[in-house]
Amino acid sequence: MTERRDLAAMLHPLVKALIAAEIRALEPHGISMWAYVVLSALDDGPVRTQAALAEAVGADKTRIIGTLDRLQEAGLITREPDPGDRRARLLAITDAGRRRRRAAQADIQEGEELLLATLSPGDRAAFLRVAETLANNVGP
Amino acid sequence: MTERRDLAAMLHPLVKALIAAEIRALEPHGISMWAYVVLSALDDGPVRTQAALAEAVGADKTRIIGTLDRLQEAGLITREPDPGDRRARLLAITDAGRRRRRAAQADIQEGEELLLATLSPGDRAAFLRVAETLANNVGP
DNA sequence: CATTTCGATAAGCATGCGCCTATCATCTAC
DNA sequence: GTAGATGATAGGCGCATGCTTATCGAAATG
Repeated sequence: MTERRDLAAMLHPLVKALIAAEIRALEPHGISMWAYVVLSALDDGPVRTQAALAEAVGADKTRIIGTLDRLQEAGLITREPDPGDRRARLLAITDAGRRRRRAAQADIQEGEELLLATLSPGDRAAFLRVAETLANNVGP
Repeated sequence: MTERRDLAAMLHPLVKALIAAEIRALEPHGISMWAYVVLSALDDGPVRTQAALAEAVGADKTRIIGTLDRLQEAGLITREPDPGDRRARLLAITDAGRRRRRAAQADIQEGEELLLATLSPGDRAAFLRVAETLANNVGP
């Protein structure tokens, strides 16, 4: 009935190319993929535990420790013990971190625009809308 | 200006979920991801060298050897020395391979339809069309 | 208070992959 | 022919990742 290729077969190369471009765009800003993902997550609001952050960004909780160390050292995030429960660390982005994240995001989206520019305005809007919808459908 | 999340951030989780679902769908058919990708590539037409196949499926040429071994052993592909250049191996899918691939693809797409079913017909069509377009834009 | 639970951290192990090298057979060019 | 290029294959190295365990400080529970 359906005459089409598999979704994964179409989207996987696309995502690989997007990620490669993203890594290239991130390099001048001196932050890694994971660092950027963490900054983005914290830009949406602070997080009470590192486990929650790891869960939110889809990473192993033992994996992001080094990333947090480097971000903190660079002054892009703060990581203070929760006064209410001193086992937990309150994670928040700093103003410098926010600026860094916004600048990096601008470069990333600039690159993505080159791809999207080939689409008709209608297709472009529909694609972004659907991508957002589907991403939310599988995530939570 | 552009008020949206990064494309990669939206599509990556989606692709991960699609691939996980694909692996699950493939299991009853007794073939791996790479085997399915190889079968799909050969279903579109035979290939003269393994290096060309590896290139086509985006894999390392030393990585697919084991996959080809198993596919050949299972009778799903043929791998014969090219009479014209006996260094090269002519790769082709067998009828059994084609049946296996078609059956697996049907299961995979059935799962994908569950996701796409939440979309309006217009959005669904636009999304598939754009995904195909973008995949072709980054691939070659 | 003593036991148990929980969060962060470090360390170890297995996996899968990209990359690089070596080997062997074959083909091509001179 | 002889030298160099090409294809398949095997093996090893390094990296990133997921998963598991151990430790330690701090809470919570009884």
